[in-house]
Amino acid sequence: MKSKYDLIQQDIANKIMHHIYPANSFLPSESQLCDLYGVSRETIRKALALLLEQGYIQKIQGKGSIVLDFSRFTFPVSGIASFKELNQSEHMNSRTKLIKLEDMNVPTEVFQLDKDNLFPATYVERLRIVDSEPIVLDRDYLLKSVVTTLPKVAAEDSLYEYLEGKLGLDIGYATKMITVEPPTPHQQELLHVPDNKDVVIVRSQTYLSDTTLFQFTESIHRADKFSFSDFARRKKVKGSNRK
Amino acid sequence: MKSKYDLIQQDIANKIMHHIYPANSFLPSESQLCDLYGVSRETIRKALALLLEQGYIQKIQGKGSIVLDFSRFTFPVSGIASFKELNQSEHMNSRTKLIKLEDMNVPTEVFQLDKDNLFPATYVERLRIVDSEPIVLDRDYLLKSVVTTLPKVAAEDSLYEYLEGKLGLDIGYATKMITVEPPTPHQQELLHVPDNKDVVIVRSQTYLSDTTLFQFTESIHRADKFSFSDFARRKKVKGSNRK
DNA sequence: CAGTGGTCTAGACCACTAG
DNA sequence: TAGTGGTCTAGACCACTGT
Repeated sequence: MKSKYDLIQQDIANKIMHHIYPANSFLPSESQLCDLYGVSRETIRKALALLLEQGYIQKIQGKGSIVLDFSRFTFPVSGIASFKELNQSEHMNSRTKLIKLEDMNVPTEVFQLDKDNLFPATYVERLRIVDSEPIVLDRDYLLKSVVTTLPKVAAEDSLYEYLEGKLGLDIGYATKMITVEPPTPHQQELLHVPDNKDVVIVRSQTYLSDTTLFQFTESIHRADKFSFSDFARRKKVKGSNRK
Repeated sequence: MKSKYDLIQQDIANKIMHHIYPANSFLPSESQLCDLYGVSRETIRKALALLLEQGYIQKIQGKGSIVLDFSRFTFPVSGIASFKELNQSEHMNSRTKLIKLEDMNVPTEVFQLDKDNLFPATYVERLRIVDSEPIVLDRDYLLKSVVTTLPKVAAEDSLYEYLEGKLGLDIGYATKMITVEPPTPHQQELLHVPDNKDVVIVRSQTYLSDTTLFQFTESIHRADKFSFSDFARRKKVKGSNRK
């Protein structure tokens, strides 16, 4: 059940990644692409809009669409992707160790929640190990209101695979906040953090496509192993256009 | 020179921010919005697509578009916005101190550049001070090939205001990478970083809309003052759809 | 079933770039 | 001037949600 513009977008993205459309060259014009794929222009434009957003191309009015040359290096740590998905696309030698799996309310202070409003949840604590080095400690709170039970095997494998695949949940969007803080003794030990060194904490709240809040997460990263890449387009600030 | 869907997007965003469309309520349906603004449905859909991308709304097929309630808290540190723009929208008591302004090649090691390919540039070093506390040290390299001269006043005020306003440059997009590293003695002193504490470094390369590379930047943040917020939508990983 | 959003079309007109 | 991308339309059909 894929739309035409989705398939076209994937096809062009593949051709860019395989250098069939080389970096710094122009894509065929929109009307040429219409003929190529046998679709109308607005459909082509939807595909190109996706490629633009993802940093594959840059459009220049009156000239054409240029292939940019870095989207394959700077893999998107922004966006919502699971650890397992990242691993597979980066073929790293990694594994996950389940530390804890129990019922617990979401801690109100950490996520700045109303103290009177409790969220019963399943708490999962997992250590991510790459090349025998502990890199990330993931602390997930899955709300009981959405996820009633969580099998141990699912927690050990991929949470998202279970949630999307087995439970059929449709994950929509998330808010994230990145800060740098001193680790707790527990975290310091698990991650082998040197004394007096801070850790990077990514806190997020994840929602389903129907806007139901269902997950709180704290990802504690060793600072020396942390890296976050992003591609951003300039947004004109409201009212600053004098044209 | 604004398009209809741009104006409609701004109008709806305003109504959301002023709670005329309250959080967790539905927007008028697309056909109602067509009548309201007197435009065709695809035009309305383009406006709604922008609101969706920016986290103002969530669309649910068969039901409607729900107003989300956090887009006004989590102001976008992602995206490309200048320090001055951020300040104005957050009304902070802040100022900028110009530390250095001189000609220099972009340092090849720091930005992982080819050693034989030199980029002559204007180097600007500025300290950002909020409530008399040094928060960020910005190190900008503006390529001579694009920006031939940089007046001292422009460096002291807003770089982007000068580049976009005075020079008429059209800034397109940027790549960013966030890491955590030990500060240099110079940085430690300027930012009042305690001994053995790391700093957060945001390195970026900025391009014009015509894909010309024109700026390298290092932003050195005091770790205890650093915070990065983001809104992200779930991207299905290629090939993982079994529907 | 009626109402919603999701996809797609064929064609129009405009703005910009280049020879 | 021809070719490019940017905007917009009116209408069609589909998929999904609720009653």
